[in-house]
Amino acid sequence: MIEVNAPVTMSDVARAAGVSTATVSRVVNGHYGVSARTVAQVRSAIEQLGYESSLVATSLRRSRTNVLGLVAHSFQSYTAEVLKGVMKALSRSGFDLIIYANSDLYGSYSEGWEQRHLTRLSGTLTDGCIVVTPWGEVRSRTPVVAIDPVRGSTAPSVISDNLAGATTAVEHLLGLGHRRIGFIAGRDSLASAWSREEGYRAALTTAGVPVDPTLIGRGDFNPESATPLARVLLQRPDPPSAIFAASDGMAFKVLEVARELGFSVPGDLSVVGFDNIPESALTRPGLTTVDQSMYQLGYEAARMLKSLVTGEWDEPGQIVLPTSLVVRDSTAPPKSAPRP
Amino acid sequence: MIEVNAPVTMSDVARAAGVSTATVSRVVNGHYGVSARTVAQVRSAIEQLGYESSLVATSLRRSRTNVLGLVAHSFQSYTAEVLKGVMKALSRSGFDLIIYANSDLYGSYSEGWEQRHLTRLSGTLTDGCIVVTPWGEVRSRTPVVAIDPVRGSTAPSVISDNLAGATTAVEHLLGLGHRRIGFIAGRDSLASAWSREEGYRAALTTAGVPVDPTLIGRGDFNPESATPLARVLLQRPDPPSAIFAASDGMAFKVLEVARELGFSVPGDLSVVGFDNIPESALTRPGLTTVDQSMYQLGYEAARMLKSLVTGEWDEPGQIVLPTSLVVRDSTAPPKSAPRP
DNA sequence: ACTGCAATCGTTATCGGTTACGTTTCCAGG
DNA sequence: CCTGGAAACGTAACCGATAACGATTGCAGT
Repeated sequence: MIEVNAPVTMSDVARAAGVSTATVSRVVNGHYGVSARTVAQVRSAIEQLGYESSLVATSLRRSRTNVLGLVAHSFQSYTAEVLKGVMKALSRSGFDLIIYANSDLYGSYSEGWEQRHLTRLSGTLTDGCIVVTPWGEVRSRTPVVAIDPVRGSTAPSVISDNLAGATTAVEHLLGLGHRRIGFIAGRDSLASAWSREEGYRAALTTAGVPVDPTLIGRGDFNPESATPLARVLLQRPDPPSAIFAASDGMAFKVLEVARELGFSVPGDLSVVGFDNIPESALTRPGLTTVDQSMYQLGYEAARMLKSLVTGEWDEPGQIVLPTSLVVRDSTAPPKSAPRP
Repeated sequence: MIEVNAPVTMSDVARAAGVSTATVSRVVNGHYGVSARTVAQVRSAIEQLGYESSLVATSLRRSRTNVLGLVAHSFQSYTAEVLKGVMKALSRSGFDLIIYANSDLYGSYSEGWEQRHLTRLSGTLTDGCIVVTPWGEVRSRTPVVAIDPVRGSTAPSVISDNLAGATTAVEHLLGLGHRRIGFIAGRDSLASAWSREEGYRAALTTAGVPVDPTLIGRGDFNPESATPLARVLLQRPDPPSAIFAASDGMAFKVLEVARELGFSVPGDLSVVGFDNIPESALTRPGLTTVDQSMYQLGYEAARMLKSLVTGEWDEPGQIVLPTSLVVRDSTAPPKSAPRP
């Protein structure tokens, strides 16, 4: 009814109800020490003015806000899937979620983004945070759970069984008869990248295939980083018959380069990815990849964070989730299979 | 080096640099009136202590924060796609993004969620907000852009051409020979739901097929809402030969019910959805649906909000994006096609 | 009537920054 | 030497809310 364009604050309510802001605060927070009559008056004033407490002001003064935070570098399919899991875990838990994402994706600003965002939020706004694929260790006043933490981190985290996943992927290629298998690695500060490379090496070694360092390209999980690496691998006089990329995004770039250079997939080249993002099933050919449930990663991370915040912490500090191979159309026996 | 676990505040920096907090603030914000020597001292203190300004405290005092907000009710594929577009539009724009999502998905709390979230954020935290599929009109101190606004809203918004999309979808079914076409509507407070129903009616009328009200089920875009409606339609003695659902999520539930009741799709029943969420291509059979670029919706909404915030507003208040029909495997001619 | 204890409510310090305003310093010009 | 004014910096009010604390009131017990 009333022309309200300015935000209505607690003192507006107090004035309207004829009480002090302290009383309004008590009513809002359901604290003890307010008569029923006053409560009714304040409630009615709140209703009438359409008052809603300012998250900012509240969090500045209070220690607990019942809001959890999530910081992510960019916002691609991976993060989106994680988010769904996080929201599921938080559903009806009393915790709201704030996601902070910065817009300056690349460039110098990015260095240390997670610490920057974390400090901004965890100053007061959130009771705890989830950090997705950080670049380094972070410190924070409030609990932090990392999804896909940095290598060697002992902080609470959730991660997929990358070693097993990568091993299975390469074993699949070996089983098809491939012997020259290229690898495009991820950002090596991440534990996941490290494990995936380990899996690659382990599978080869177990099969008695020597690891050829020149078949390993060093990417950073960013799709774009894979393009020049794939080009180098495929323009060799003796290109590999298969390439295992440490992420689906990079695998797609391998497919792109292969198409460019006239390789047919899976005829001339088999490609395996890692992640199983939704797009992997849509491309032609469908991408053979290692499924890690990003949804589950988010779900578990949120559960862990919740229990850290409420202090009912009783699980191991690091949760490892299983992976599984999804065979689609991008892999096949090599043309010159040793033993068909 | 130093054991810092407590958050480092501006006064910590001030103490370390031997100046007042006012001076630190001036240095941080690059204001005039600080000698080069002092600037250097403060900078060094900031560096050493790892100080990062608190978003909360800053926003409380300041009007401009360079942070845009997005509030969404739940967090499914639709929202995730929108988010990717938003992030793209904001990339390197100087604006960061805060997403606020509440965890109480259903129940009485939900009523008016968008206003609640908006007030909490827009109090001070954000310079403007995007609201995804609101339940009602919202008021805010700062600019608001709605994605898929409520019916009759004249506020800035971005929406798909739902009328054309729905019309095309039903024309597709008519073209296959279907005459008894069921419809499962969306939440009717939304402009999109309204237009999709209009498209359904218009296509039928144009083709000279009378609209049978008993073939229309009233859902709310929530997948679960479609289950009982589909059951009713398909358990009739004279079930429709095709069902057009106003969202993919609801269409999936139709497929589920159809399977339950022994209908083969598309043999006994054709199904068309709306949205073209990523999952639609993955299901068996692939879902024929109307593609609306949720990515584009997000992208345009963010662009619009940016220009509203910076005051360079010069575009129409409502942006309408095109839709297109994606034919997959869930539609076919009816068994008893009038004229094959 | 006086004391003691709850219940109720207002006052005020505080959170971490920003900024209007006042004060000090310093140097140029008269 | 004195004055004026700008530059540099500190002081304190303020943003909106919370909570420790103090003040007031009502009422039972003596």
